[in-house]
Amino acid sequence: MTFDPKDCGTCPIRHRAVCARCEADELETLDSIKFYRSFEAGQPVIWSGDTMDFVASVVTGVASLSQAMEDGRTQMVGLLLPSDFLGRPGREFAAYDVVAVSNLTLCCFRRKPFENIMLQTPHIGQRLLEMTLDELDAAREWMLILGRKTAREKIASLLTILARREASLALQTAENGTSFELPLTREAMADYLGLTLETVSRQMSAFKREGIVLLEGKRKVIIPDFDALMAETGDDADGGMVS
Amino acid sequence: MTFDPKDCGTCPIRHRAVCARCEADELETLDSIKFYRSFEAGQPVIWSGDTMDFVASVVTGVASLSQAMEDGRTQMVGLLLPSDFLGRPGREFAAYDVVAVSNLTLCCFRRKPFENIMLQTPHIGQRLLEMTLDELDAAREWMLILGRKTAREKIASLLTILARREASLALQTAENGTSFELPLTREAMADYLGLTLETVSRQMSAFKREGIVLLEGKRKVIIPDFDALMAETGDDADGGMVS
DNA sequence: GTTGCGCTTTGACCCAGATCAAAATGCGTG
DNA sequence: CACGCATTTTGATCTGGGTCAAAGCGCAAC
Repeated sequence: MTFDPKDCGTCPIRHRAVCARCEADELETLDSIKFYRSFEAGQPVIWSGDTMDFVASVVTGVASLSQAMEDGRTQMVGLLLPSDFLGRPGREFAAYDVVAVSNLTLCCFRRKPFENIMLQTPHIGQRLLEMTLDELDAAREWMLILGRKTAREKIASLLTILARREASLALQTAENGTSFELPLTREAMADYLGLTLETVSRQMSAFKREGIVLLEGKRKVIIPDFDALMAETGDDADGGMVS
Repeated sequence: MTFDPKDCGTCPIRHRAVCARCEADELETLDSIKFYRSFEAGQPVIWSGDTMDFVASVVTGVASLSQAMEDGRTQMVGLLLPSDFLGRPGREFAAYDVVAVSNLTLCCFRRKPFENIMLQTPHIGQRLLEMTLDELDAAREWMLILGRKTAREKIASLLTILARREASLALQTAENGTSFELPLTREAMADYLGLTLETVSRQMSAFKREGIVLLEGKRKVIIPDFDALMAETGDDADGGMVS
């Protein structure tokens, strides 16, 4: 039985994230334990160590996962865009600080019932496995960036990653270049890349000066020649795309 | 029906890794598509981009996953110890270079039949999801190390991670300190931590000089006071353990 | 034994990016 | 419009770890 998005309403956990092939009765079961939560840009969603009685799917906006050291150093370890999944079935306490990077809407499911549904519904677990494996691949690409790339290569890599992820969500690779929304502050970019915000700013200025990226307003990034940017990432031509 | 390790023979994919709760007929199906492969320390298992027609579980030894940039810089992105899983169901080409760090035995399963068995056997997929989520957590801890820690903190973190992982496999937290086998060369440690081998050597020398670690031969590491080492990681006291 | 080779250690020097500091820009609000 | 505040940019200086170079140290082979 093929899945029809029209049966799905707007919740991405059903038509995009978790349940791409599930059937009608499962959808209704999910509906009964689901609720929405919204956050403004900058607001915390949950702190590491807090009890987390839900799992969720991002509907709109961007959220970050980060880890902090007790002296204040922090490293972003996850960046969640619409349709990404938040939380771990079976885990009672949050393992990371989660912050709304932009205005954010989550579609939440109470954790215990969600776990029960997972047991009865292999599709959901299979879908979650796919998503987790994708996230693991992304984390490994990220590790290469953190461990071995120069500041310039890090910035170029982040911009190509954001361009690709937003493109897959619809935004666009227009005819005269690629453009996308940059939802991150300089500080968030630094947290993502293991740099300081000053270094991020300097490298962004360098790319602007060289015409490799153009900024329109403070949020819109235009990349006149995507290949030129890719050439700055240090990756080989295909951009490290995995199967 | 509870699972009894005695029914399992020696293959970790059955009694530890993938199939902790599977039933007799599934075990036999797995048996029919399984074979073993051995590698000597230093040998490549597979190169990124090669077709990979099997998935596998590590039986003995250590393997590394790494990513290379075309100019030769490399970053280790995975370290597989006994019972860890190698490969991705559904993926035809290897995404990483896999190398035997020490002598290595893999229990392999032909990929297509394994995928079919997964479809019929939810337990395997569920177990694989658990393992993948654990690996994702480990990758995120690793990202903090790569992005924000000093060379000294990186070395201390690596040693505590290895001590903990090997301890969970049986080796030792003896009465007079913790000790374990260090299966990595200085170069592999550097690849793991995003450092050069010279920096690794200098920091190891510093820890020896200060009595925080002792080396016995070239492979055995003794940690007289584990808390003293943990204090050097920059993590808070509980060592970043996740539920 | 000694030769050779891979791994490790140590030293001297340098530079990319951190740190510290100040100015510029943007933007919502009274 | 002017003010206040957050964010970003730019500059000057410092330093942790990289780079280059040369010994030291097993250990297997002869």
